[in-house]
Amino acid sequence: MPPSYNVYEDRCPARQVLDRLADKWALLILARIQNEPVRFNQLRRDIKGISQKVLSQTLKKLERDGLLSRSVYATVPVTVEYVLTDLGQSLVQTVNTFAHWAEQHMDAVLLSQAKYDACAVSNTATALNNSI
Amino acid sequence: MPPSYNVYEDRCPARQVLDRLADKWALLILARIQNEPVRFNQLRRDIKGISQKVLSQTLKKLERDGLLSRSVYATVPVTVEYVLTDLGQSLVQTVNTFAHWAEQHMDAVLLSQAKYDACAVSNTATALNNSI
DNA sequence: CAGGATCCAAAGCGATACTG
DNA sequence: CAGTATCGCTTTGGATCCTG
Repeated sequence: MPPSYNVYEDRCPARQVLDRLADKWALLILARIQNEPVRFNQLRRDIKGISQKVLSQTLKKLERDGLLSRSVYATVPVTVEYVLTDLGQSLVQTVNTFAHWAEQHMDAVLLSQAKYDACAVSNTATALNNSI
Repeated sequence: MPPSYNVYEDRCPARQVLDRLADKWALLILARIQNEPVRFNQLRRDIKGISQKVLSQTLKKLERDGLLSRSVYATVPVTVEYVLTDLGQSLVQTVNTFAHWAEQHMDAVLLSQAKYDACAVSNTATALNNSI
């Protein structure tokens, strides 16, 4: 069933929400946190390739959006845990479906890319850059 | 059900696919095309705010990934139609679910943002920038 | 441990002009 | 109509250093 509203409109709040979630790190973070509270440096280690700066920024956005909550414990040194809120929980199923699609169909995608590049190479060199 | 593979790994192909789809324009384009063939300038008009350059780039990526196909008809002037492939069809359900979530929960998100900003304003001016 | 602040390079994007 | 090409600017992001 297609959406019942016009998400294509510039000012649509739903689109703003969508824009926010259409972020590779945000989805990975939500997926990682889903089952258990996770600490900052644990996320940093687990989500390979994310920098400390971007992790921090993304966590702050997700907290602002109400998708996860940040809890500080007065240990020494301090302990900070991130957990999904109910709102975040309501989204994580869809995120998993997304990830699952990626797993199931990545072979088809990679094959398609290879075919596309094979054709394009014979025409211009531009396609080579796309494939890198 | 959480994903059965490790999407957090840097080299995981599924993650590369996920990264590609985690793009606000890509999702909107897939959602717009789902039911019918759409022409270039029609997409340009419908998806408010997208530039011609980015639309072109994103369409090319989606075609390369095998999610949509591009058909050229030798009319004068030329007619180009974009349609979802079967692969694209298999994804669009999830995209719709995503958009649907955004519609249903955007109020909660906006409320959370307002609360977050209201607290942060009393502390620093940085939060003001985040809210704009 | 959990970040904030800063600097700098790279990517992204809009605007514009041009093509078949 | 459906794009490509180029030019600057803006934004992003990584790397590094620093703090409670």
